Amino acid sequence: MDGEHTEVVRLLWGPHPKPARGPRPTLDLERIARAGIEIADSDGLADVSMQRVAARLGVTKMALYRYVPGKAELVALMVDVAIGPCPEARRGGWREQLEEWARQLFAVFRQHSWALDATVGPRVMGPAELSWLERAVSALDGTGLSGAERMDAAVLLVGHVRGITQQARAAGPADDPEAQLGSILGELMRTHGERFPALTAALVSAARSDGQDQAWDFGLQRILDGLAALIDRRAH
Amino acid sequence: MDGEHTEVVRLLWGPHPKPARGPRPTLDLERIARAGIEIADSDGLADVSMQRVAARLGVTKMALYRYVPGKAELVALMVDVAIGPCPEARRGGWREQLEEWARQLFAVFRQHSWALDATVGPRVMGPAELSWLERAVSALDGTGLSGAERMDAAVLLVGHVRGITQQARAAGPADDPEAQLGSILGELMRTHGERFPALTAALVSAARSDGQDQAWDFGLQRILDGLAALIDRRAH
DNA sequence: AGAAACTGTGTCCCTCGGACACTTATATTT
DNA sequence: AAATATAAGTGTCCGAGGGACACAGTTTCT
Repeated sequence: MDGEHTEVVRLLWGPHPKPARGPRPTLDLERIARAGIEIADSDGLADVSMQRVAARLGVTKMALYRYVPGKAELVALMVDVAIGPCPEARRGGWREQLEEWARQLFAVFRQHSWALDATVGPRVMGPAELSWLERAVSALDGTGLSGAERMDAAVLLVGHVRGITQQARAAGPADDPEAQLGSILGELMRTHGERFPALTAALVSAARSDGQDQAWDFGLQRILDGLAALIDRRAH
Repeated sequence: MDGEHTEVVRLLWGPHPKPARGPRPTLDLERIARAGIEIADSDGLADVSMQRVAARLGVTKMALYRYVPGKAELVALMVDVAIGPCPEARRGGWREQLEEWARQLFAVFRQHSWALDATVGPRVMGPAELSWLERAVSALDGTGLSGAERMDAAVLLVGHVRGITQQARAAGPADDPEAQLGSILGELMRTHGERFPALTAALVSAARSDGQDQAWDFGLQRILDGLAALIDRRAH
């Protein structure tokens, strides 16, 4: 019934029974994932082909299929390895903990922004990804929020991390200051501005702020404020 | 300098000079986009190939290239058509307006959840997409927020819409209640639960809420609360 | 030693996006 | 009315990518 999921679950969660007989493997999942991640980091997810990953490892394309059931599963593995396990929390209130957590997650996503492409759509989460969720939820223990609410809050923050990551990536690698979203959006505003008066006004007034960091902090603080309001209301 | 963008900009924003000579076209951009959208709606974006779109229109694959420079541009067009122009705002305070706006946007994304796949990564927004942004920003006019902040707020809400859309889609089309995210996540918890104590606890306590709608409202209200807090603080 | 299990390779096939030449239809020009 | 330029849809071809499969070489167990 969950037939197709079983393969990726096995790949991400194990077990990985190691063979008793036969030649010893020249590769392992870790190395394969890393190879894919390196390609994705430098050239984007679209450039990750079985060919290129194999070439980087000095093997043939088909050799990879001894380790990985297919490309989709390889990408899922890449994501979990790239995200990595969540670092331990420092002590502090829920707000400090969540804020630190969000910043750390944002840093990871910014470094591997291709992970966005690989995490749209239904999928199975790996252990690393779950460890991040775990820490966010546990940071909210004792706040009076229900289990569902703690989960929802974590999901809300993840959504913001993803949103800003996407924006940051759209703005380009920052070494190309003119060909950025701002300039192309500005171009459109110059041509069709009369159709978007509020947007035009907002963009003019926003022209000289460092967009990304600003947007990140703004959203993060609004979410945390919103959570604080709820928690306080409950605790009154 | 912006060489590659120019094609999709022309496609989305015009102008579309109509030819004076030659046979009259059997198709138009609207019909092509609709055909692609129908395929994507029913079978997902991955099943949208030039072949299938053309077949649905009763033409050859190559005929489409008379209207559209390439597949990427076709998808961009599909997105803008599928999203459609933002409906007019009803009267009300900024909060009511934004809430209505977010619900309307969510409805659109839920209906065309493949749009998520097509809107990761750098891209040029079309007129319809911009019209949504316009209304969100204009709803915040007169709140005392700066232009950048109004934009950031809109982006924050879009992020939440996208996040929940993704979750809703991961949970399946709701006619398959057992093979859902909940059950597969539950399966993992049953096997590796000891590694995720807070998550396990939260899931147990969340077991019998209707996840999606709950998560949607929760996040939306938190964001709006956070915005309200800021606006009030500024206005005091 | 032989069998069993496993690894990496080479070959093949399908699908997809796209280039290009070609035929046919329309509107302008002579 | 005839010639011509322009544009629409088709058919053919190519390269890249994912993956199936049979095969040869290697290691361990009996």
